[in-house]
Amino acid sequence: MHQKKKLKYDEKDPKSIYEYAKKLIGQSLRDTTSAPDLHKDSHAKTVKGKFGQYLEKYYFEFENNSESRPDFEKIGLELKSNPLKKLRDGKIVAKERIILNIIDYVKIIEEDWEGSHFLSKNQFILFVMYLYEKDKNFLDFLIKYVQSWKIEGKDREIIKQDWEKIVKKIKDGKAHELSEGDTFYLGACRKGWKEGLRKQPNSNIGAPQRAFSFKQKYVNAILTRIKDAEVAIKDISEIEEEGFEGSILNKFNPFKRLEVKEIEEKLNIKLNLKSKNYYATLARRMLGVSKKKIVEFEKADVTMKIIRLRHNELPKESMSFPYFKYKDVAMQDWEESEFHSQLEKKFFLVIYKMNKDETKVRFQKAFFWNIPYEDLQEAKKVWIETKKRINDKNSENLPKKSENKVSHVRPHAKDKSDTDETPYEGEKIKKGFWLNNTYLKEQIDKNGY
DNA sequence: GCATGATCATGC
DNA sequence: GCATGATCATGC
Repeated sequence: MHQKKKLKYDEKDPKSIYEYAKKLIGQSLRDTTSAPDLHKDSHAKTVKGKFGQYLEKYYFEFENNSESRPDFEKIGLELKSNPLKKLRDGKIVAKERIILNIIDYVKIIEEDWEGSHFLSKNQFILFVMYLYEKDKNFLDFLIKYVQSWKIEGKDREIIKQDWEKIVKKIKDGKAHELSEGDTFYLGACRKGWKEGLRKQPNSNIGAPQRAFSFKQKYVNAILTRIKDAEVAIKDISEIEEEGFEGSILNKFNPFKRLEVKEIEEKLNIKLNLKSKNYYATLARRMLGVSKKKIVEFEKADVTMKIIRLRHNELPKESMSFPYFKYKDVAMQDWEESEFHSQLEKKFFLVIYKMNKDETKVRFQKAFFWNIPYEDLQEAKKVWIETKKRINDKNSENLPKKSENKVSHVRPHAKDKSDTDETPYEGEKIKKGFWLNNTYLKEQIDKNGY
């Protein structure tokens, strides 16, 4: 009897599968597997479908691939790889529709949507999207996106209606009349010709074989959503067990006290240290997110902020907020002000700490934070004083850090010429509200561990 | 070393 | 082209 191979991931654990799958991003099959290059001399187009097969066989090491059950059977997750292409203007789009399961005309008329074979196989998909290039060997195609996907929400309703429309046509004995134009997201596209025509129920006319597919436009819609948003929490069980806050915070545990270089190594990534968003990017990567937006934070309107502490525990910088329009402040009430609404939000603070000569930086802790009520009142004082001075034609002299323990006003502009009009004193350099670094220190000391 | 002024880098 | 988050520079 042959020995079952030990997999590099836990096939019962979605998290483990994602983590393993995500390592594909930015790499090719040649980089990530020891797949034999049997097609050295042939162009990619002659090996259609090979990418998916190789991905399953050499990366995920599937034992055997059952046609009708999801690939990661134990958790009902289907693996789908699909090609992207680059347009002349550089934009990346889906190269083609995504083919799903073949439609069994005879069996499908007995199914209902919720119990359908289609849904059981495709409602939970792990997409591996790679960049197809005409003259490249498929082993060298660059993998751009790896993301799980559920048929849910509005999409699910539309897909359900599409599915029902297709099934109704088959029930009516019109399988031979099916067309992709019948539906919106889910199409019934032709697949294969050599098989000849298939039998259909309720009619003697043979019908060409068809498969369900996500239409190209719909694949692009999926792609767009994958591009600008990614989830940190991969599985509902995490939230159930640890709570929302806990499941986010736990993601940082493995990195506590590590130096940034060590974190990069641990994550097997290489970031540009010189980039100004280096620490923010690193924080997102610790959360398992490689894109700019974090879905959970977007939905909950959580603002992530990075703070670097000096050796003496004092934040190197105060925290900036967007510049204000002098006239807005002059006219508005505190309650309707921008600064007020910004401070009402929940923050997610990621704290790094530098060594004495500031050559090394370690991740220290991360925590959710919102401003305590008393401190919001302090910020209110600063805002009201700012309003007063602008209206008193004294907008050169706005509240300094020494005037309030929580907040102050400072320039926030591109350069001296980047100005905004004051009510009475003409153009002045753009300014914004800041939270004092000394105040932040106090809050950091109180929160997290 | 700190407070404040000034500006950079990125992404939309 | 500009807003935004972040960081640098200067002067006391």
